[in-house]
Amino acid sequence: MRKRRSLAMNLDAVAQRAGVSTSTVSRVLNNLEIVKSSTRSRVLKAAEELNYHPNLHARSLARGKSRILGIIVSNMENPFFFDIYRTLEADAHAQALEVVVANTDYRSEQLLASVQLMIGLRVAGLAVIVSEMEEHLIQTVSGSRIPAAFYDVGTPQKNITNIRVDYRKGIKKTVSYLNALGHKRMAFVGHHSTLAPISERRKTFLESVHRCSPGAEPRIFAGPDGLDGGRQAARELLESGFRPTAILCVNDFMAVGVMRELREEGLQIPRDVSVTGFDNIKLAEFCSPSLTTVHIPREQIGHIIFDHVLGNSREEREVGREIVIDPELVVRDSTGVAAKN
Amino acid sequence: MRKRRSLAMNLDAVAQRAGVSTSTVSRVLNNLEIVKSSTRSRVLKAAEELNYHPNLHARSLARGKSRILGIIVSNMENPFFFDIYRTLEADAHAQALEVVVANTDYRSEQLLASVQLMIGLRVAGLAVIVSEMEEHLIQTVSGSRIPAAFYDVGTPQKNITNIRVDYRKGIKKTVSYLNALGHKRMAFVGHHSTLAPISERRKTFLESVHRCSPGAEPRIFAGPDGLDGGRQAARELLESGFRPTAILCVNDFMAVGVMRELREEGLQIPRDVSVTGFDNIKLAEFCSPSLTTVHIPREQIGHIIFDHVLGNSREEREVGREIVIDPELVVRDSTGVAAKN
DNA sequence: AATTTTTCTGCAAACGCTTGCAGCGCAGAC
DNA sequence: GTCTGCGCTGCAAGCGTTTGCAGAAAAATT
Repeated sequence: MRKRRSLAMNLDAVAQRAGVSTSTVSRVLNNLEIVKSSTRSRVLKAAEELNYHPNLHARSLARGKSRILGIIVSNMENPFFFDIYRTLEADAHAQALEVVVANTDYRSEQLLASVQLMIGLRVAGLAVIVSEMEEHLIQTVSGSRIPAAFYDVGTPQKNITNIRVDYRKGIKKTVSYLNALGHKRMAFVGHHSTLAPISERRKTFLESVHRCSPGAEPRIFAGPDGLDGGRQAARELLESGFRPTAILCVNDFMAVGVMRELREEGLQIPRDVSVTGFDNIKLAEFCSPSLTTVHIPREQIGHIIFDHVLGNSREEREVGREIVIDPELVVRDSTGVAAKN
Repeated sequence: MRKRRSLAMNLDAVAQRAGVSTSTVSRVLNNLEIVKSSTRSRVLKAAEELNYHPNLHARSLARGKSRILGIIVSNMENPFFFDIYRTLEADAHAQALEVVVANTDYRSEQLLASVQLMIGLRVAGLAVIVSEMEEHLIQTVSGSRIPAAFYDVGTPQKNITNIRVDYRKGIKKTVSYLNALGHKRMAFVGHHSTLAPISERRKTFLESVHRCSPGAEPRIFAGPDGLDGGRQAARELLESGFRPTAILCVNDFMAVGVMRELREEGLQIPRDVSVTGFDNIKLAEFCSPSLTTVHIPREQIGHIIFDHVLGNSREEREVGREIVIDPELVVRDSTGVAAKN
């Protein structure tokens, strides 16, 4: 690979056309104010005419770091993740940072690939919003020295902030609300990744039901995260013969799928069966009937993550803490007093 | 900046630890099979121990190109865009390509920034799925020589393939279907960006209505793309006093918002008013009532885009064509015979 | 054993940019 | 006229890879 005279557009081409050195062009393009304004405009003109676009890889390499915020989520299709992403993106753009998102689809090998990608990109900061993560991978991120924030997984480290939502509290509120309405036979619909032994929502559900009505026999069902998954879980539930008066869903997205299937089977909500979700996504308000759910402040979470990872004031960017968020119950039309039968 | 002995992890560190040169390390990491297997494992061990991750910027720079597929969409929140993105991502990952997405939010300055980003990243291919694009920007992409595919905007160029959906046909099918059910007073709900003079769906709507029922007075309403936007447009529609028997929406996402508002106002669907969408997103099947809509084969579109931009067989990757897709009407429960009043 | 062939490895240039430092030209001070 | 200071600009090293080429080591051939 000797003397390959590049035909690609680069600083040199612009420099030649403007009759200056590459250093000067670089300074102009980076808005360094030390360039004489006549030179400056000559350079800008040349760049314009050549339709020049700086090579960001070269730039990152030279600078030793990139101006990119990395985001890893489990399922962008679920509005819960999208909302956090949206907030992060807005915050990032406000500081002229670019954003790279990766979707793991709940697959751990994809999570691994995504983490490698982010480290390889030498992102300026990393937000990881996934359901589960192996300790090994957490250590990899930790060892990369990239300021990071994890949502709901792992524990704080020197360069990692941890954000958790107090799911216990959310589930407890829901169960005791339903209990007050007379519900005894309840079911929980989760998605596969919440079936792992450590799943907090599921565990808390069982505990809460046991405490509220010792005689009850709560049941658990699951499908993949999504509208279809909810529907599928509901079908299994119905086919099992179990007839709960209330169904708690792990999130709103699946709850919409659950409601669809119940409706299909001629069950009225909430007359025959009450349904609750979790997250309070926009859709919860727009489906029919509108969904009783637990609000998780996704915007707030997004802002917190951003500030802790890339915030510009020193005290904001105190990576390495744990932050817990309290959820609130939002009552709408999908829940009512328990059917009597 | 003289002799800054880098403390960052790089090929050199791995090379030293393994007692080989950087070239060898590079070859091992790129799976070049010419390395002796004993050396190979020494290198892998060293890399592992040092928790080494190759710097992708340096790699792209050295290779002269990146293995990244760039995707630009108007609104990732709208499942229509997400579905195309998902397909593209899957195809890309299948070929070990990474994906970078950018969301323009229908803002043209954001579109500009996104295009610059993609060019700056020297992406291997670019998919642009946005509603509108200035000729100038199209030329910029064209001039970048990056193989690209545009959905529904611009015309084919040497390095740009164009994919269009025959919206006229879709709208016509819808209007004549509604007409057959006796609907005369119809409204169209669009989003702001479809209000541009060239908006095909809106124009075809007007034409079709005029042809089917010359005496009718079709009306147009709009809000931002999204659930809220649909709802807002429906509110304006109702407040205007206009009482259509059918409402055609520019897409399913907005239709769900429209239905929500109609329900709120005590109108029954489809008894009092019929509603149709466009796209046939998953949600159309899950909302209540399920939505009559026009199916756009998003997966197919995703695959076509990918193949034309980065497909590996020569004949697949024939950039620079125009491809037109035919949509189908899907009848569900949100439409019925026109109310008599 | 000498020679040829085949493997494998290392050298060093190149990718396109940033940036510390040195230097140039010119205005004002002496 | 010489010197100082200042405002701009250019030189060249360095960022972490890849890769053509050449050379060393090992294997095969004679």
